[in-house]
Amino acid sequence: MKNEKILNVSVDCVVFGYDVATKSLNVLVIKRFLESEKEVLVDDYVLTGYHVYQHETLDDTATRVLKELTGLTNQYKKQFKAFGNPDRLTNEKDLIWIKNEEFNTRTFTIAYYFLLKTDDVDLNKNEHQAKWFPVNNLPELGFDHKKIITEAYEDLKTKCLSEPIIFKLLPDKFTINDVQDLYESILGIKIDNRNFRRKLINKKYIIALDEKQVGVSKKPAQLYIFSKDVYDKMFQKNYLINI
Amino acid sequence: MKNEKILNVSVDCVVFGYDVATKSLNVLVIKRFLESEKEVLVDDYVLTGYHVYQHETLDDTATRVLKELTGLTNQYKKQFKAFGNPDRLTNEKDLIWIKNEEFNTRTFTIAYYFLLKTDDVDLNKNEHQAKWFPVNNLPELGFDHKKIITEAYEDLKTKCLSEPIIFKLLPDKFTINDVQDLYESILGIKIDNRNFRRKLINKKYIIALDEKQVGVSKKPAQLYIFSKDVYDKMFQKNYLINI
DNA sequence: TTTTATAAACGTCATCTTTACGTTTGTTTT
DNA sequence: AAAACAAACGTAAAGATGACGTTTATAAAA
Repeated sequence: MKNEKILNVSVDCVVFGYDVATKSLNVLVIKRFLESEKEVLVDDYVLTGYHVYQHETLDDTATRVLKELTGLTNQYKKQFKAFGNPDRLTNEKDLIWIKNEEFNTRTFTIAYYFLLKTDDVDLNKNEHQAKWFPVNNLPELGFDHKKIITEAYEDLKTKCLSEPIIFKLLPDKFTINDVQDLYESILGIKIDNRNFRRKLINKKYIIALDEKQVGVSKKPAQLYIFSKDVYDKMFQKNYLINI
Repeated sequence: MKNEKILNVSVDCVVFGYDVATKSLNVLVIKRFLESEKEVLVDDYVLTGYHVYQHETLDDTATRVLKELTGLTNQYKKQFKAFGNPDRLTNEKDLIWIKNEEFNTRTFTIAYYFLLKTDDVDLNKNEHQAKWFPVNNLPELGFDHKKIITEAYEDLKTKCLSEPIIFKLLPDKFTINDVQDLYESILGIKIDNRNFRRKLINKKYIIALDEKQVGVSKKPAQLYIFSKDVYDKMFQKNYLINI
């Protein structure tokens, strides 16, 4: 950008976590936090993000941000959009949060989302006041972070229809109904269990284990795993034109 | 980015143009150009791009870049990925092209692609030495621009299967075979004409005109238009899980 | 021990979609 | 008038989907 403003490039992360027990798709956010001379201000929630370090790729930054927030590495991640409107940090409500030197700063953010299991995250292990919120019941969010989450969610909705990323949100061993519940959570729809079940069981990469649920008070369900190996081997792009 | 390097944020544009006559999907690139004190250097081709102005959104920058290159506005555009690897401009071959002050610069680019008709572009109207190349037969490209084009193309391949963006590449009036040819060009596959034809004709938003091809030396084909109105009206997200 | 409640799992039929071909039609050129 | 040929139409089998009924296995209650 050829002008007087200072540029700032950061990565913001939308962390989606699914809780198979409560069937709820959540987003991890932190309390907005500012130490001034006089006091510590805390109000809305925001996404976690950070500046891109000098020798880092954008992917590396996203990985670092997730690790610092959750302790996790090797989670599914996707860069889905860049945000950089000139006014994106200057809603009236946000002005107090902008440090003086930042008034003259143009901030771009490359947004990523992660897919993982809420159970894998220990919220006490980090210094942020991180908290899960259901994706359909988010708190007030600072800056343009509501919009960023909404766009991440839209991308997830589309992508889960054509790629087996759904399994990144589930434990290794799952039941057919777990998968159905998750699709219903993400897409906000009801699916016929008998048809869904038939469809999934017919996939060669959904493999039945010699194992059933334990500790349930009804007929225990068959457990399955998703085999990425089988999926990759049999995978051939199907060019189904569906417009 | 909290470090000494100067930051630079630009938008690069991959302009896809389809030529219905030759059935070829092309990319518009320009000669790489540098005026030094002694001489004018020209070698490889590169994508067009420019810095993001102070009061501009990223979308505005992309629109401006396209207009400056082609004179066109209101073309289909999509932001598909940000590129920002620390080494993305410093291949050995590229070093000569980096101005002195840029050695200490970290450059991010937000990449867009456009869909339009080659016929709509008058290449003589701009100062660049712009040239169309078939997407499967690109010239040597500077920086990481080959990679950027490849990723744009991948996105287009996926997206044309689930959204009617194909019609952005065709003239308003087209034949069924035009559409088939275009899908075959983009996807690099052969499609059965009889099945494809039936499928397309059954779509309510593909509307037959009272008009046929003229000036062809065989049976002239029926002309159709795509009705965005009908498409939007009847559109309801079909949640076909196709994993 | 038997019964009951209930989620899991299986089954069926009609309809729509896709795949793989063969056939006819309409226009221009010979 | 005939030939050439792309455009356009047709058909049957296989596969996928949608809608819905039935059976089964388990834990908890009686």
